[in-house]
Amino acid sequence: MDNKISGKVTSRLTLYHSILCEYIEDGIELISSPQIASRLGIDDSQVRKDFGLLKNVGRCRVGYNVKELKDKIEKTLGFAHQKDAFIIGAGHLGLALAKYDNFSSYGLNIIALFDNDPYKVDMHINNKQIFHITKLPNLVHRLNVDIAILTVPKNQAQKVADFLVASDIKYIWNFTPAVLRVPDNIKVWNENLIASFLQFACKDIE
Amino acid sequence: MDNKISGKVTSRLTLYHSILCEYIEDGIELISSPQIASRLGIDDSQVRKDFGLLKNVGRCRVGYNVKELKDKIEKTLGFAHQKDAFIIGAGHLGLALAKYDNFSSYGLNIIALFDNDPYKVDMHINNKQIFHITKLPNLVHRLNVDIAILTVPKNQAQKVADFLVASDIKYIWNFTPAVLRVPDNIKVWNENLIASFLQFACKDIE
DNA sequence: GTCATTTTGTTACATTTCGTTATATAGTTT
DNA sequence: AAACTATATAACGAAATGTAACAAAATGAC
Repeated sequence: MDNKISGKVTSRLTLYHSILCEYIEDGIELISSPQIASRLGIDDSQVRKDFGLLKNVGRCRVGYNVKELKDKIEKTLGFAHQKDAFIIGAGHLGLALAKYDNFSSYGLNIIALFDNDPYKVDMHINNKQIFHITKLPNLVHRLNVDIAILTVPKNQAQKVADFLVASDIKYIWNFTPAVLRVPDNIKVWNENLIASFLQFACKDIE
Repeated sequence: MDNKISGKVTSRLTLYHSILCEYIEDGIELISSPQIASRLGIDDSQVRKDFGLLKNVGRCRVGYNVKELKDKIEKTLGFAHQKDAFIIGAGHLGLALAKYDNFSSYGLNIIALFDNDPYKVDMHINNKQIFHITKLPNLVHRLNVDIAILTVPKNQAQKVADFLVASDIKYIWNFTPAVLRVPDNIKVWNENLIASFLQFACKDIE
């Protein structure tokens, strides 16, 4: 990506996007920054500032064209640039992510799942096949996939990560609580649910 | 919470904690900031600075006592202060979270699950019962639970959230992509997987 | 046509946060 | 005692955050 957008802005952009989708469903064509701001409980000038990162699409005294704005957000966040990924671990979390249809509209294509449980192999979930983990290296190369979504139990995480690296996976979206050791050229993105909960809990509860 | 700790620090503290757990499993009693830093690929003085938020427990030229440090992190992040919660939606994601044993050791007790599917009612997952959603208001009051983890499909999210609010739930950990409308006195914490993926994708891929 | 109003787009600003660097201190080892 | 390693704290500059301010533009009222 050429333009570097911070995490907080990215997060807000997805929220704007979600609101825009609602407006489209309701057949509303225009939206203003104060409307969005009050919906999210934030400052309206912040909304406009965020939109400044896209392209100027608003019209004074009128607001923004909902569809146009939605397109700009999608383009900026790269929804169009589809990326293929495998889910490693067909437990509940893996299956939940596989069923999460939304991903594909945001640029993430789940191609298949992998597990070491022979009972699960060859099952299909949401039109995606579950393969035995031993099939991974072959499919990585044949389908040219370099993103893995890791949803195995914690105590297997490192072992599986090593296998992913050996299979030429380059990016790991890590849903396990394990702190993975990987070579420098492999990128790991930790989905830290515990930390997320603690922020939630510490900030707001008691 | 009296001490306000930023999200990034909280996140790092959980990573330190995870590493400390490894050391305990391996029976190692001492750890130094450079060790932790190199494990995570960050600066060692940052590690010490983070630890400064706890209490000074390190000994020069020796390092930190692993167990002591782990306790301090747990106390600071409030692991000891157990919080009870219900999971709303017994789909794959709800079940995955219910099976996620780690939560309880980090202060989050999942008490039960709720769903509107009669077929799922009365099943148990990880010793937690699935109740019909109509039982929620009663159980909220009887068990004094005010945290709900929302894992229902997006198109039901708002309707269910309204029901949670009417049932006296005060905190909602929202795993759906919906932007919820709730009264001011209700706290919502959005687990924005899409935004998380986009940060991952934008920063590192291509 | 004029004027008031609303909304955008941009700039400015004050605050906070971030991660590193630097420094002094303390404990271990040789 | 000297050298080394590790901690604790202060200082620093860079970056990011959210808010406020303001001019320009476009609409609608009169």
